[in-house]
Amino acid sequence: MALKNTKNDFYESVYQVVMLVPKGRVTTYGAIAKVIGTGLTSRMVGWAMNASHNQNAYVPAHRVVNRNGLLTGKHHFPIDNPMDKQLHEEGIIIVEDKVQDFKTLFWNPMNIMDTF
DNA sequence: AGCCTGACCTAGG
DNA sequence: TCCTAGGCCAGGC
Repeated sequence: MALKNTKNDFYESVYQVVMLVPKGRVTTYGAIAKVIGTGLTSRMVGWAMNASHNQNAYVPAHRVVNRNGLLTGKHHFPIDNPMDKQLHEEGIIIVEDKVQDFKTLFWNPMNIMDTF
């Protein structure tokens, strides 16, 4: 395992942000990407999520949706623990793979900076 | 080694 | 207001 790896750093940053997402809240790929890097790497965030399954740390990838609040990554979740089900467990209403009241439930990663 | 795709987003017409 | 195009990085073929 290479210690000096840019992608590893990027992935780690993504996990850090995602893990900070409060329960019952959701965030977007673009927001995460913007906090971490240029903001144009939103695609890589999803890729990092794909790799997050291999991580030992618990990464609430189900709290990450696209900018429309649509559960685009639902198909990538295990059948035992579907994305919508996990969100529903946290009190989030999902209708047709869409997060209801997404605007209110949206958690901006920039709040981390505000907290510091 | 080069081309295509992907859990996305923004901008321009 | 809807549709098209471009950009970013990494992985698979």
